Amino acid sequence: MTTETPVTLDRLDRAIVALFAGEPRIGVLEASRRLKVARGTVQARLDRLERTGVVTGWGPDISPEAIGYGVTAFVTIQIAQHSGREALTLRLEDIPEVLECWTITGSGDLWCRIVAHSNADLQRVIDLMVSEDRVVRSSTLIGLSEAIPYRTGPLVAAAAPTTA
Amino acid sequence: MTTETPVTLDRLDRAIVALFAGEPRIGVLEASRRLKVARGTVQARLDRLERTGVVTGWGPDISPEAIGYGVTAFVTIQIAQHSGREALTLRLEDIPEVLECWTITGSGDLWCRIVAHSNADLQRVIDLMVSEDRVVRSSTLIGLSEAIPYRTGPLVAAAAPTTA
DNA sequence: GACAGACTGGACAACCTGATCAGCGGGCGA
DNA sequence: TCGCCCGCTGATCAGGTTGTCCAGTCTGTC
Repeated sequence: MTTETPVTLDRLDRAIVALFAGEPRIGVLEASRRLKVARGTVQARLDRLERTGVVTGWGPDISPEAIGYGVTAFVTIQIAQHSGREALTLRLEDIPEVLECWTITGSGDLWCRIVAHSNADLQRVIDLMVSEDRVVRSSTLIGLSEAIPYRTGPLVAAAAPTTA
Repeated sequence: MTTETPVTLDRLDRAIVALFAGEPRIGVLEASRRLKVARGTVQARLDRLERTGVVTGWGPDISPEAIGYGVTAFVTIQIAQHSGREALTLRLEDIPEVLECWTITGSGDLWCRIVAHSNADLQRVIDLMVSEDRVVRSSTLIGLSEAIPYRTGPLVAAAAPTTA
């Protein structure tokens, strides 16, 4: 089930990722000093990490909550058999409050993460999403608290397949 | 249901966020040129965005898939009433494959996003998670394809509460 | 009408980046 | 075992960028 050819990260790669994850504004030079390697090495590693798709971006992380979207919910949508999931996805893309969407196991099901200003506003967003014939059923779970905020640090640290 | 006091982003804030989201390595000076404002302005805005928690980080975005975790799954865990959800969360934190965890509506339920090397490996991860008395039941949905990758761009663009 | 806050445009020194180089060493195949 | 390839080192260079000031101007508010 694994896709592509996985990249193997060595100790230095992981240290670089961890370092930049902790202090993103650090800069290549300072990183090389901390890690006690040549600046060119850090640069080369970062280039490789981006080229191989391990690092997909350096964009600012936005907190929806901070800009007024304090409610997070998870919506599972069941679609009428074989009806255009594509089309529905395109519609969902047009809804800004839909932050993420996966197709999942089950007959034509979609899973989405959405945000809203309030519980009342959540209703509006959900209505937007499911107001279509192809949507057979939908169920919503409201996120109460983020027990473990999204992270990849531990995963990277653990990604030591063969050697150290 | 909204929390804290939401920050209002004006046109310039949104332009800055959008610009850096698209080209993170751009730098403050270049951004100020593109946006036709003084460099100090961009700097001040970015400072404010970070101070107010709108921008929570600039860390490298890691692709779990690229480092061999090609399977994503969503696990809902039901806990025995009132038994230590805290304790379970602490345990989940120790599992690197658990990328994210929320408490959700429902009697003591947790929702987690996890990754694994393969479907077989997924079983291992789930076993790690649910091997505890307090876990009454768990259900797993496997993510097949990322129809809409996580995004906040449209949300930021839409966050124009009052004025433009 | 005065004030606080924000933006501008400019200046400065210090620093960092991207690019390049020769030299060195380990790992690998011949 | 030898030789090659590749990656790391430490260094240089010019150019650009950052952090940090400043005075002047503008706008909305009390």
